[in-house]
Amino acid sequence: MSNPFTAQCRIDTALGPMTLAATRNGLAGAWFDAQKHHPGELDAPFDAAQRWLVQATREFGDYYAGRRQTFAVPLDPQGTAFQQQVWLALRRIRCGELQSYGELARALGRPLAARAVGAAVGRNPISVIVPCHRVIGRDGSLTGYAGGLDRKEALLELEGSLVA
Amino acid sequence: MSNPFTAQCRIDTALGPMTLAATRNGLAGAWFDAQKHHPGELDAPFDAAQRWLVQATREFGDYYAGRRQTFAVPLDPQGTAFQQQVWLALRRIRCGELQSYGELARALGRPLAARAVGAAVGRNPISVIVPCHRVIGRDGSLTGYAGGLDRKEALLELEGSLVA
DNA sequence: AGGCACAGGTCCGAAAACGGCGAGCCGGCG
DNA sequence: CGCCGGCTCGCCGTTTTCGGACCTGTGCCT
Repeated sequence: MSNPFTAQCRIDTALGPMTLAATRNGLAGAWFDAQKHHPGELDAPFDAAQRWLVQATREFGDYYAGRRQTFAVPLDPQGTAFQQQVWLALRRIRCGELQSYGELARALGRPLAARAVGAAVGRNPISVIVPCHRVIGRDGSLTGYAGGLDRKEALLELEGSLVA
Repeated sequence: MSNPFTAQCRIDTALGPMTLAATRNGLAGAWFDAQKHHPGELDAPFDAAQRWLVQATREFGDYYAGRRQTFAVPLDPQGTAFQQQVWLALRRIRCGELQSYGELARALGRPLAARAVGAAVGRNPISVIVPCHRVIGRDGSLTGYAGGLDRKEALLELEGSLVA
């Protein structure tokens, strides 16, 4: 099968290597290695989309160095309408803040869809930049992270959201 | 969460400031500051219950001045059935008398429930008026007081129950 | 269409922990 | 001996904790 991405690259970060992918409209994916729902190997030709990768790489470096809290690179994640809603809502959670799956569901006007939100959050293609790591269980537990719970913990630690 | 009290006030006594609370049926609580099981801040509207506070305040003044040994203000403490039994039994201990937790348990028909009685006594919401300070250990030790052991000692001294 | 898998949340009952106790036992002391 | 202090253990209502049952919406698969 062909995929919608027109450019990709690999970078190294403080939490391990990542794969970046972009369409001509913006960054479309950022996955840790061995992450769930990883799209697999991409055979992408070099073209205009390449520039988003360059920009994303630089911003990742700034973020892990503590010099940046919000990302500016344009995003173009691929997913269903509902997933787009969820991912958009995710971007409204500021650095250092936390939100529960249920709160997120209510914010979307679907108060009973907490579990569906959880599924959509788990399918988020752009790790870190779309901050799915800022969503935790009602009782404060971390519950899960496609890239590995230890990374979720590390990210929240970096953002000052964890006491321990 | 809302609380069952409909009026409250604060008064000064010989043993320090206290918070009084009342329902429409009578006085429901009288706590020393920083006392265990204190219900916390109450946001109570002014209404009919207020009159019990006025009466309780006057009677407290008389008690500490040595002009009064029994209280007349109607009481309405909130608690489980067992706790109500215990608190009722407490009111039968006259000023100047002492009773042990075990005796209290036997008086209730639960000869083995001495420890449970102790727990209920400790949760007594109406200090001084419901005389939980008149209950001591079998061996004569004061054992404990939610408002502070020094206050328990002072109250018993005032009532002439202590030799020292 | 229908079935199934989930990065959730709520409710309810069982189980364990927690006390403002009291009786019994044991070793140390005069 | 006899008293005293410290320890252990059984007692019982309440509170807290824990785990399973059940409901829930969406996306993917038959």
